[in-house]
Amino acid sequence: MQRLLMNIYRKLHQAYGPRDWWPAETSFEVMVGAILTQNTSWRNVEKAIQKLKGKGVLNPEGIHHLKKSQLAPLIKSSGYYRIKTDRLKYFVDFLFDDYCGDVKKMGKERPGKLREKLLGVKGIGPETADSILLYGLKKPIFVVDAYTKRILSRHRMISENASYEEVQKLFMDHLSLDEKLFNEYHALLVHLGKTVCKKIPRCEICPIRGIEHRA
DNA sequence: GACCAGGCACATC
DNA sequence: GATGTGCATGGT
Repeated sequence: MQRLLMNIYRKLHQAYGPRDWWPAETSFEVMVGAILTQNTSWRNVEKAIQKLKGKGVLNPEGIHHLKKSQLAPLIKSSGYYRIKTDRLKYFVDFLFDDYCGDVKKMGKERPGKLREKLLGVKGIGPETADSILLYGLKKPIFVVDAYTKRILSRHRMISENASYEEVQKLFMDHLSLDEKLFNEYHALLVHLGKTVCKKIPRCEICPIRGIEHRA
């Protein structure tokens, strides 16, 4: 399985090159983006990010001091904006309660412990927590999302209804716990999902087509 | 107008 | 533990 996973990685990397993820200027921006992009296209999230930046509030203090009624219109473009307003607030409250609003302090927490704590914050599920850990704080945690599951399931590497933890375990049990590898790998899977897989039936041009049978 | 997009919480069985 | 539903905008 390790060989298979690395073969797929190499194929994707050859085909698409480094993806340079996550597109953000700060760790905090990654975290906000991770919440805003829940079941939402990144394009819609970008608009919200730009608005937050424009108002100068894309930082812990900024979000913390905004009223919900001020925050909501800024993130409207990202959809589910009432819920996401609450979720951003819950997250920032947690950041202040446990780490004095300091992202660096949060980064010093043991990753396993922090993951548990993040999952305890309302509005943060496994994918959002892991995105915060991997892309925000550079911890070696593999992020699983809809694309990851779809691709692996189509290539018969997992069952269609595999759980999040199950898919994550597949990567983390068989690859070295390398933050850079996990970062690039997941980003490549998303790119593949957004491009080739989106244009079914065009599996014949998929860069990883066929390799699963050689493993 | 239907369908989808880098999920999650909550109710119900 | 599995399944169903609400949440909402903007692009195709």
